[in-house]
Amino acid sequence: MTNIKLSKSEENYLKSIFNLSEFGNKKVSTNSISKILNIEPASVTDMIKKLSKKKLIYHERYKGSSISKSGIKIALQIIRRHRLWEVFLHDKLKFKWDQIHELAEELEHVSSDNLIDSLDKFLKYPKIDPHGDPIPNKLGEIDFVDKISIYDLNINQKGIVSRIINEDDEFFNLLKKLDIEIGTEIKMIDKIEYDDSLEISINNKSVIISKQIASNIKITKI
Amino acid sequence: MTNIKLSKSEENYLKSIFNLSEFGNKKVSTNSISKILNIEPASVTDMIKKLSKKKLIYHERYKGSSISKSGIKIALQIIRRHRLWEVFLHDKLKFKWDQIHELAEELEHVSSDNLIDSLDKFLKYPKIDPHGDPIPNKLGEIDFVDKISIYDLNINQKGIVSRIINEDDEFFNLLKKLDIEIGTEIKMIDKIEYDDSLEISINNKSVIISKQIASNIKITKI
DNA sequence: AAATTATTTTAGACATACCTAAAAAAAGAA
DNA sequence: TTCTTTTTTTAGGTATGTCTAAAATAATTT
Repeated sequence: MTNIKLSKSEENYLKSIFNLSEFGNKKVSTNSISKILNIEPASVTDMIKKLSKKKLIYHERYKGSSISKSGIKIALQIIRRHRLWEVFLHDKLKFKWDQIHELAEELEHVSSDNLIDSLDKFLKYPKIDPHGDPIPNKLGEIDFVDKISIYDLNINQKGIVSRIINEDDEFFNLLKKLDIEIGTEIKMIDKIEYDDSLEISINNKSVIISKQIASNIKITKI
Repeated sequence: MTNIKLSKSEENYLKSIFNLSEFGNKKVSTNSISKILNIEPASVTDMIKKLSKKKLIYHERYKGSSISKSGIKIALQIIRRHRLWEVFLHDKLKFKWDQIHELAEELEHVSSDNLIDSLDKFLKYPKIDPHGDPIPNKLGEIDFVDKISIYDLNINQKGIVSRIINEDDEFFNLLKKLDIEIGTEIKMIDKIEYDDSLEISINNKSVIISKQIASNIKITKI
């Protein structure tokens, strides 16, 4: 395995391209990368050329980019590093949700396999990060779990909260008040058509959550 | 406190200049910085100009550099970050001596006061790093302890191992075999003039250590 | 004190990773 | 289908942090 050492920038581009490509299945436009990274399209084109030369992505002029096998492999390692640091920051250093992402963005670029594997061990090989996102293992393998919208639960059906999308702290505090966190079991009581809010039961207590809240929570059926 | 955000390079230079200046007391030559950082003197001159403009060091053409008050303050924070990460890597992730320095070199540049203070708390506010070097607190204050050479102990006098200089792992393993680590109490038994080796007692067992080993161990008298 | 050697600085280059402005190509609308 | 708009690329520029070669200064030797 020829381990090419990538710069912080290259890593950030690769990660963004991977994320935009939905696991390597979609072509990614120069513009979309530009928007996500907040970098001008012209600069994105430069970097696309660089990553293409390294065979981490494929690119056809004016037609968009797709990520290569080796690109995916590296992207998964970057994501692994990011999510493991998030677990560390959240579980060990007691950081709040809205702070861990930014810090992990920095820490993820300190790339030593040794460091990450030791961190993984120290954290007892976590499978998900504090947002419920899966953590790739050393080999880049991910435990896929079918995550559905809370709306897909039928009345009286149960699910487990498995992903919380929004990252700001206010939202986090709101969920805390509602006793909702990753792993919480919820049961659908009623769907209120009027405003798309939902009545659900958490620990046998019934609460009503707005469409806004519901759309930021994913679950797995049980 | 105007917190100027320094680049990784600027931080590395500042740290080196601080270390070479012996706590800000000595002028530092361009050449010495060049050697420590493995960067050509011409490049060092460039950076010296940059740091001078930021008032982190003072510099007189052809005469060397000295570090300013604010430079010292920042250098101490970088050293704090470095040593706290070393404690984390050694105590929590179980890294060996010869690996922690290199990794901490990278981690020290992820600079968020919040992160470092949380790490400090998580590690229970350690006073020394795994080599026995003191860790500056949040304010940059250091617990000074009088560290002397093992040779300065008179026969039958006792001391506590407080600093181990050499960083390679072979040396570390040797010390482990001898039951010597930071905090170990040793007693001088005899000084062997012939080859400058020393007979010392550790946990009531007497061993002979070579000049080479002895010169890499510092102690505090008790 | 002059000559030699060592150190430090200047001058000019280069790679990285950005930028803006303008040109080229593709996509969408009339 | 032609015109207009949007997207993408090219061309040329900038700051950072490095380099080499040569010039300036300081230190050391004779």
